Amino acid sequence: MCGRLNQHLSAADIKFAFGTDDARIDLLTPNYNIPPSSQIYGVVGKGPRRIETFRWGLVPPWAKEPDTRFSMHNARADGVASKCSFKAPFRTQRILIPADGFYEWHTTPGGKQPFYIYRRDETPLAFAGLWDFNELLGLSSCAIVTTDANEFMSLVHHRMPVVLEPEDWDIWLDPENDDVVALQNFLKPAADRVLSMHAVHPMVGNPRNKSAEVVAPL
DNA sequence: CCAGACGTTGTT
DNA sequence: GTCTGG
DNA sequence: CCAGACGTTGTT
DNA sequence: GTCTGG
Repeated sequence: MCGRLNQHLSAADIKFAFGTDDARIDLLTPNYNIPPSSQIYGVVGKGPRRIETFRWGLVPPWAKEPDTRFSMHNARADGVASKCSFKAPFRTQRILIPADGFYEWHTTPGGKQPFYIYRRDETPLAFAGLWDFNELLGLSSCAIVTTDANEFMSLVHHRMPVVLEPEDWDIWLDPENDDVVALQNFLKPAADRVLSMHAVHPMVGNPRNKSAEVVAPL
């Protein structure tokens, strides 16, 4: 994980689910099939929370070009406190990335079967993320934190994104909070009952296919 | 000290 | 095989 | 993440 | 900018 998202929800949906203090009109086109390097919505700040847009794939401040070599769409939970590219963002630039769901490809000797994964309670997911800003490029970008799969997810994959529950959101988003030891304790696999999944058509593999058909159960 | 990397995924 | 584009 | 390209020249 | 490797 986690390399493909359904972030179809609107700015108004995000405002409803995350209590963002932001009534701006939609900045992005709803899309059921979003690959890395796309612009996506993120939620930042604490009282008030705000909606911002970010390139999915963190480009650090020292990168001199819009170069994909230094574009990281995932950040391992066990490395956020120590890795060069993540250490500073983990201390002061944490973000929630709202999503309707995400995709995993279950690889077997016979081939790959994509699955669509979403919350069982059908509320939006809130991924733990990190963001940074590159002044030279004028680019805000973000990464999704990953961890080991829980038992449920391990049916299809051995990694999963970190999903935060509403009671954790303020602590995660508080830019004043620099207790990295406590913060790292949030970066655990979700409880097994939180998520649900179903197989979907392989057409989701092509990110040009971005209509609702890609989430339809097979 | 300077030079060079800076990341994850999956697969073998 | 590996990189780029979506 | 997967899909698809992977290249240059000259001509319109 | 900051960390790791030499």
